[in-house]
Amino acid sequence: MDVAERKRLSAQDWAAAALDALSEGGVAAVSVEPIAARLGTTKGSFYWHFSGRDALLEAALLRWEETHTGEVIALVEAEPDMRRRLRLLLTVALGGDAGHPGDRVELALQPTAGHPLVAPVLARVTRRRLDYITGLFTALGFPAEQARHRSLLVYTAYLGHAQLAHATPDATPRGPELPGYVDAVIATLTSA
Amino acid sequence: MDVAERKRLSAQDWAAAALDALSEGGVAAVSVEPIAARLGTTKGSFYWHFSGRDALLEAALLRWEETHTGEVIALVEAEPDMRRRLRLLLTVALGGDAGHPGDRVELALQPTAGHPLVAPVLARVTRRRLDYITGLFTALGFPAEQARHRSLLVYTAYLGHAQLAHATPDATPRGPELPGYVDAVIATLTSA
DNA sequence: CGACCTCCGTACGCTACCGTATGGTGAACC
DNA sequence: GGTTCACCATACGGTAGCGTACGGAGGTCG
Repeated sequence: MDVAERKRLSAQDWAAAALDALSEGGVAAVSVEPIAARLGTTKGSFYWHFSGRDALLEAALLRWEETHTGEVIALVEAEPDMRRRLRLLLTVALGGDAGHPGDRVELALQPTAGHPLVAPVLARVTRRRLDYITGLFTALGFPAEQARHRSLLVYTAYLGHAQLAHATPDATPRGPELPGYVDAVIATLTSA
Repeated sequence: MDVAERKRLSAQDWAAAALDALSEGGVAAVSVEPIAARLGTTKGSFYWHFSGRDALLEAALLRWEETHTGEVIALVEAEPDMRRRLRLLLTVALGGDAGHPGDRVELALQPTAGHPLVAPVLARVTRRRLDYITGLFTALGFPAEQARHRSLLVYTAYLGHAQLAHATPDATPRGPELPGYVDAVIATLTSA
């Protein structure tokens, strides 16, 4: 455990712990006292750094948006060939929780998508990702509407895949089966 | 409101109300006292019909599985032509909450997919739907592995679409845009 | 009509969590 | 080495929900 670390905490430490809790138990799990216990401190610390529970939730959401959103995009940008870039993107995206732990946050946010603090963050992240994928298909030579349709299909498939991998992992291809599935998806999605 | 109805309640009434709450607020919303208030009664009634909160959650889950699972399958079975059947299925599935309100339950279940009461129900429903769609692609002439891959792609796209439609409705095609998108998806998915 | 059984209302204790108040501690700085 | 201030612990009151205890209302049947 983290017994040796007895240093003072910052607002960022609290936000990080809140994001952990969020990814595991959803918005409801962003609760002050349990997180304080997990950090080995008390509420006294928390109410010094934050005004209240909502401020903590907001900080966790912003941290997620800033940290985990551009992560995958930056990774695949390193690949110059467009077709290989799409393949890399799908491999990472469909690879499951191991390859991209931030996915869990997205799922955890779902039931409270209408929450006034959650909704705008979710909308921004979605828009950014969809735009990026649409650009990918456009670069592959598809006309605008085709690109929008196919990017929507990929992105929804990604979302559903994450959901399925979390709920019933047996139903999703893993390990040695994954490349074959990714190939099949790419073949289907890039067919004229 | 339902002021006129002052009859006695059954366990089924409680289960139905619990399912409503579940679809709106997730597992956490299946709470005795708020539901009692919504039913215009008190906990005294509840603890007569059920042993506790878990029993209510279980009843709501079973009710969902039994009522809403075979609904869409039965609907599309009425269409004999396989290609049109797939089109009907996608139109209903991607049509949003209006066409298939039971979808919301699936989303609401997601963050607690690991819950001992939730997991088995979710697994059964998933298996049943995937098997059905796989059969559809097999009937369309695709070999076994192709059918499995494409059914998985459709089903994950459906799940993600429901998620997206709920979280950021602006990002999904609705109304007059829907048929065009469905056509595009079908064209992509049934291309050799 | 009266005994009984089913179903429900009310009151109670318990736990978890939020937010506030207030005193304490340690490091930095003079 | 004392003072100050950022940071934390503790104690408190308040609310929401779970589960229990028990009494009361209304049908039902002898």
